Amino acid sequence: MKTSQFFLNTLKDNPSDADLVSQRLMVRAGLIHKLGSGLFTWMPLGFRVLQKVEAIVREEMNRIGALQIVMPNVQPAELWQETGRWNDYGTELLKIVDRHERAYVFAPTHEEVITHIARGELRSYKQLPVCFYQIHTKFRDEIRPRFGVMRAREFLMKDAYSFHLDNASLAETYQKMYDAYTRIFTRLGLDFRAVEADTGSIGGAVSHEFQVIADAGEDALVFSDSSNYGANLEKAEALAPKNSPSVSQKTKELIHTPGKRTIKAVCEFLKLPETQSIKVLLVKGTENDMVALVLRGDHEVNPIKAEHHPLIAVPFTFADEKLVESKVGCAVGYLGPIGLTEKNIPVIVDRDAAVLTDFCCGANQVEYHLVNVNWQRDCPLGEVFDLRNVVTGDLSPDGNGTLVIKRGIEVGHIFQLGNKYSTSMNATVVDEKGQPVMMQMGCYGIGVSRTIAAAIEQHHDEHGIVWPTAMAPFQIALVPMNYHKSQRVREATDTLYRELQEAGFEVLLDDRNERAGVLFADMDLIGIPHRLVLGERGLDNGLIEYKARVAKEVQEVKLTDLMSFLDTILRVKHYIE
RNA sequence: CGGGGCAUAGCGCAGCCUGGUAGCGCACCUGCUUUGGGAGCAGGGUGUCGAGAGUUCAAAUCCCUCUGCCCCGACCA
Repeated sequence: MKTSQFFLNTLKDNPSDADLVSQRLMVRAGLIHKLGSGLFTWMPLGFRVLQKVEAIVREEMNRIGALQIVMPNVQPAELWQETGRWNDYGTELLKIVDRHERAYVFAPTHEEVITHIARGELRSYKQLPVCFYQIHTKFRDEIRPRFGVMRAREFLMKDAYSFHLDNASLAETYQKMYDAYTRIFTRLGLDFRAVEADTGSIGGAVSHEFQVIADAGEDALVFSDSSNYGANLEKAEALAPKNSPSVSQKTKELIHTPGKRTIKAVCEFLKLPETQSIKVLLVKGTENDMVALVLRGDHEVNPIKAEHHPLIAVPFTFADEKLVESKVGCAVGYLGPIGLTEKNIPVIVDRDAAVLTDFCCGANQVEYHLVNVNWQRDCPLGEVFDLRNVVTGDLSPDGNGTLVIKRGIEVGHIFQLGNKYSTSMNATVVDEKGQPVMMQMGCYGIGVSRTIAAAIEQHHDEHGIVWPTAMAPFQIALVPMNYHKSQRVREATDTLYRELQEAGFEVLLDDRNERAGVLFADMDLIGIPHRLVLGERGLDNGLIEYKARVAKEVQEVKLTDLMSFLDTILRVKHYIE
């Protein structure tokens, strides 16, 4: 490809509305063009990158036997009413009406349609397991689209759905997907980790997220510093404390703490470490109007974990403050665990709060706190449950090492769905005995467009994008000096351009009549991994200049050795199982 | 949805307070010079000042309504 025949539209200025490096660079390099909030056109250069990622995803899906299809994005409302998601999905679901006033959705995901297909097309256990996938746009009416294609409303996704007779088969395909995802992100050249994830409202037992490690990531990830343990913050556990409270030698004491409503203020006032305090959160319950959650003062509640407790209402919601005051008799800020059970407020205690001795807490009395409080002696313990977010330095739940927290960008997510959709949509096959069996399902997504933004977050420098080889829109930038003035250079360049193309390299010849600086700057900005510069000086000596985008220094290569040189550094590295 | 802000050339912005010729930088087009890291000179404006209604002799500017976009927060697979 020659730049004169391509559409290279680079900008010097940063777009005013870009918050992330990747977003700025994608606009400046001319990869994308914004149409509206969360809506983007992929311009020719960006589309080439998109196709690179798609091709790798497709290869790896095909390798594990998944079958590509394309499903409609406009889907009848009836299917969504059948699973209940017409109402449950919330405002992210874009509903549309056609000229006959019939209701449709613009699909944010395709479980309904694929399950509809499966119940119609799959009849016998002999057809199972089977896995379909598509690479297609989705629309989610995000409350706040941001970060360019990272959190867009319309975006490109690979979604796969598998169908099984039993859970063992589902687990087998799930593992194949896990391995395929690992190969995909490895081939793409990304620094990523698979972490355990909460399955949330989608249900099912097992789920992993594939996360690209980047400071700009929206997700907090937890890893052990000395084992393979990894989970997102919602899911991550710490090792439960093994000790139990020691026997107290101190007497409980009521202390006047005027205006001290926060843990920080109370502990400073009492000259106690926050680790020696507890806090009480009152939240809405399922059976009671409120439930008390007790955590150590320095810890933070994890709403997702709390929602797993049957007494705690979903979604996690704090109890109304007025109700708290009328029922407990004091304002939030002076709450403590003593006497709550008697007021018909169940008490659920985090594991780390349950092992404290001589702690301080609110007295359930305005402007008073208690010190040297002890479980059992002063207050029944209540149920012990894991309620908190882990923090850096906690012990890894597998007993190996301590936990560290990093940021990540979620680029893939795999679920063992089980029979949630097959049940609500009655998708069965007959087994060996001719009996109908509800199919088990898995679903597996990759955010294709988001992956590209994630790659840039991870691979850029002050000059622009530094594409991992597998994603680059072109492999080689051929930059001639004085192409339009020097016939020698032009002829040598054109010859080399042909040879490179014939050798199978994707080469971008920058034949624009611009100054060298412009050519260099643009080739750096758009991140082509390898650059060849041909000028009269070099031709005199039979040399060409090579520079890797990642390298600081250039090197001279003999023109006669060029092909074998390129062959060595550019040899396509096929992933080896 | 709550709070805040913005909307003027393809992009980034000034002009608005105090009403009176539509501006700047980049980009773009023409010519000359230049040519190994975002060149210089000269010329060129490609605009429904987001939309509608209003005040006024006169509105980018003042008033009202609407729309779009951005930021913070809450929401969410």
